[in-house]
This record gives sequence, C-alpha cells and structure tokens, in this order.
Amino acid sequence: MTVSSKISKRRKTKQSDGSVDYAAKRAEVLRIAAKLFKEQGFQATKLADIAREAGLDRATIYYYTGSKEELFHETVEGVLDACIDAATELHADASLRSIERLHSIFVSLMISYEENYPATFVYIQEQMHQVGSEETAWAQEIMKKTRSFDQMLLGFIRGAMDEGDLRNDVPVRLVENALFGMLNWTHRWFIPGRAMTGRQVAEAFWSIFTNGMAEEAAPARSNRSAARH
Amino acid sequence: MTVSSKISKRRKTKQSDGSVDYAAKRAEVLRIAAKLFKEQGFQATKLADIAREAGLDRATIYYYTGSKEELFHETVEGVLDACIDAATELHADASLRSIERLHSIFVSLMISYEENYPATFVYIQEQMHQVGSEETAWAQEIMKKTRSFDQMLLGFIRGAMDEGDLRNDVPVRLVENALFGMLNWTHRWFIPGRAMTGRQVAEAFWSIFTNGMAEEAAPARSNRSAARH
DNA sequence: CGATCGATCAACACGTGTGTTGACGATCTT
DNA sequence: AAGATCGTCAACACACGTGTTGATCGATCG
Repeated sequence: MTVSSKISKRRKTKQSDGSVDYAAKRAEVLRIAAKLFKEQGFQATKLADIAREAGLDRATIYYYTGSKEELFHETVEGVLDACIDAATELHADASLRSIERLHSIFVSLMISYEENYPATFVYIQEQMHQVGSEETAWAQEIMKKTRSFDQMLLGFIRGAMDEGDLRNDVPVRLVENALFGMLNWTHRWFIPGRAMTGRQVAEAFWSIFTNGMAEEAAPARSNRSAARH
Repeated sequence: MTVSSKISKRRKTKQSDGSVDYAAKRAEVLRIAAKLFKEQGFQATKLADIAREAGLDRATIYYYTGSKEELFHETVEGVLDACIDAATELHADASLRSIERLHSIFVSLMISYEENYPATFVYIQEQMHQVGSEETAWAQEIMKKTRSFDQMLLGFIRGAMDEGDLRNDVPVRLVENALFGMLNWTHRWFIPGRAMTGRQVAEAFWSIFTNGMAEEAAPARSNRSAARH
C-alpha cells in the first residue's frame, strides 16, 4: 500500500515475482490473519497475534505483507464480487420467475459465505458498507457495488410481489431485512463443517420465509393437537 | 473503575454526591458516548471524538467519568436485564400457550431495543456474549445471563413445537437463529422515529415467521390483487 | 473585594502497536 | 570454499491514544 521505497518492501516486491514456497507461506499468513479478524475483529487483532499464531517474529510478517491493512484488504476484496457474481448469473436468466431467482440467489449467497469462510463473515462484521467517511477509491468502490447489489435484491423481491408469488402487504425493505437478516446473522453462529451445510441452512431459512413456521400454515387447520411429535 | 486515588477522580467523587447540573452534563456525555459507540464501534471511538462532540477538551471528560471503559459499561449495563425482564414476566404466565409467550417476548424485545436505543444495538454490535477471554466478574455475569436468556428462548420454541403451534421439522436452534437473526439484524438498519415503530417491525417479522411470505399461505387465496398496495 | 469553588484546559507521562532497519545464520551457487 | 541470497529476528523510531496533573478563569459568597 505505502508506495514509498523501503528495503523491507523492496525485498517483498522482489519476491512477488517468482518463488513458490514464498507464495505458500504468504497465503498461510493471510489465512491466519483472516481467521483472527473473524474471531476478534480487525481493530482488536494485533500484528503480534498474527505473528505468534504463524510462529514468526512480528517483523517477519512484513516480509510477506506491507501492513495490517493490506492483509485486511486482501481478505475482504473479492468477497463482494463473489456475491455479485452469484447474483448476476441468475439475473440474466429471464425465463425464471423472480421468486425462483430470489431463491437461487439466497441459497447461492449462503453457499458463497460458506466457501469463502471466514472472509465473508469478516466482511459482514466490519460493516463495510458504512465506510462512508473514507474517501479512498477502495471505499467508494465498495459502497457503489453494495448499493448496486442491494438494488438487485430489492428488484427481485418487488418482482416476486408483482408476479404474485410474495405477499405485498409488507414493505419491500422490511421483507429484504427479514430475509437477509436471517442470512447475515449466520456470521454469528455458522461454522462450516458442523451439523449443517450452508445449503441446508439456506433451504431451511427459505422454507420458513416462504411457508412460515405455523403448523397449520397449510389449509388443514382443524387438528392441530394431532400434530407429529 | 481504577480505584487508586487521583485528584481528578477525587473531584469527581466529590461531585458524585450532590449537584444537579453535574449529573445532567454527565448524562449528556454518556449519551454522546453511546451514540458514537453505536456509529463507530467501541474500539474505533476515541475519547477525543467524544470530547469534540461534547464541545469539551479531552481532559474535561475525565471530570465526568473515570475512563472510556466506564462509559461503555454504563452504556451497556442494564441492557441485558431489560431484555430478561421483558422475557421473564411473560414466562411467569403459565396460562398462555408457548407460542403466545414467544410472540410476546419477540415484540417486547424489539420494543426494548427501540426504547434503549442506541444502547442495545451497541450491546449487539460488540458481541458481548463472546467475551469468553475476559475473566472479570462483569464478563462472567454477562455470559451467564446470556446463556440463561438463550435457554429461555429455546424453551419457548420447543414448547411451541410440542404444543403443535410450530412445525417441528426444523432444528430448534435453526428456528431460533432465523427468528432472532431477523430481530438482531435490526441493529444494522433500524432507527427509532423513522417510518416504522419497533412494534410494527416486530409484528411484521412475526407475521413472516409464522405465516410465511408466500401469497397463498393463508386460506384466503383468491383476491390477492385486492390487497393493499 | 478578596476568598472559595466549580468547570475547564494546556501540558505531560506513559503504554502499546506499527513499521523499519541492519545484521546474522542457513542454504544454494559456481 | 567464497559469494550470493533467502528467511529470520533483535532493536529501534515513531505515532497515537489514554489518563493525570497543575494552573487558569469566572462565578458565587462572606
């Protein structure tokens, strides 16, 4: 990031083009950084923590990266693009109903969260959208993409309402916040490789979202005590 | 917090018992601190920010509080108790079905979030539950209460399933995470005094949770286009 | 009107975290 | 075996945020 010329960085740049072991170890450092960002938050994570976890001296970290910020950017960059990619490919297929596209995106998104773990959860945790203060091109780009992604989602929900697949007696924004609240809140509890897969979680949430949890959501309403237990 | 004797604190303590203007200004500082904690997070909020916002010198803040931590504790303390109070009073009324109690708690909780704004949202944001590392009595207490509150909620959900008011084909934990994901995610977008009240949001979420968003979830399926729009 | 007291701030001391430097061993090269 | 190079770290310089002190200024009071 810091462009100025320093010996430590000169070494790094020299490294950048070539070696294999180097790239591997660099990736390892990045992995550890992402893990700690997820566990403790960006600010609370000290470079010393990353170094300790990697079994290196703090100074050595700078052999692999220019700064803590750089590690963070590299963790988070691409996350948004992954989400947008997942969404746009469905968006293109106009043969599907909006509700089906929304469903697809919802599931794809959760799977993307899972695959990019823990990067996406770091992204969510650090509230990347409200970096309004920062004037950096980086921040601007994030905000722009987020807004555009958000509009896409809203579009699907509105579409599904117009097409009669979703109730329209609730404000669109609220529906979005309900659905993606469930989804995004996973960053507080979901861990890949545990009881459920990302897809299973997403499908379960989707079922709740569309059908609701009421036992008698279906026409049959009379015999509730006969319910399976 | 810091018990040691310093003149600055001696003054403060002297102030603690008595004055009226003092208490008012102190409350003002606390209010500003809470607001900034909400906007920027605890770590990112510098005492200088609070001072600037309050139109005071940084040093003067210490005339009203012992430390940044103290401001934080005072912001967050009571939040959990408010939630627990809201929950337990319903818990006592055994004449209600579990599903009704869950509904009541859900709405009460959202209203509590609204009334304690922004304190509760700070609480949620700072992930008070996973302060596992800290050994302070304060942290222990928080964790204990959180766990107990969590168990209470799970109990209601299980109860509602047993009583046949909720589908039981979804893991309890997942149902909890869906419902309280929607609720807790409000800390990212809900602002009191805007379009909707806390109660309205909660009721809308509850409706989605129980009935789902599918247009044909309810018995009445025919006149959908007649719906308010 | 000098004394007291409450609120304020300038200046300081300190701790902690970041990023840089230079050097030291190990391995690889010719 | 002399030299180059790579990964490493001890030590340093620096920035920043916190909390403390002592003094100042104005109001209230005897």
